[in-house]
Amino acid sequence: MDIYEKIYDTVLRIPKGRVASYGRIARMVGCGPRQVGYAMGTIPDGLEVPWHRVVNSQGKVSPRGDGGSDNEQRRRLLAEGVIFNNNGKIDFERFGWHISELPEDLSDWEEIIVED
DNA sequence: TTGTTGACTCTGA
DNA sequence: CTCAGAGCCAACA
Repeated sequence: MDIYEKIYDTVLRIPKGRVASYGRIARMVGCGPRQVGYAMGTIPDGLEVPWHRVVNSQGKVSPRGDGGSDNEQRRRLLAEGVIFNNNGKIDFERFGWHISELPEDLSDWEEIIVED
């Protein structure tokens, strides 16, 4: 299983209405944060990955400079009930993905355990 | 094989 | 809070 499959697999498990940082995903799958960002930008056709639930460590949507995929991300999060504060940041205390919410149907999750 | 390139992060000012 | 600078590491040219 290559690193990107792991990344997509992990992002797939972020519950609706919650977010996780690139760094958090990176630690779970064992790669650098930038690979997670790269992975989000190159999702294969046919794979439904909730990429919008991944934000940077500050709780903000990372600027992309490509027109509007970052606005699209904010739009999708809002639609799921995620709130942005006055600084355009998401409060991880309220919307951060906590590992305890993992679904039951996980196989091979031991590999990716974590909690800080 | 080497050099660049980021949807990143941490630390310090 | 914002802004650099250094570190990061797989993909790509």
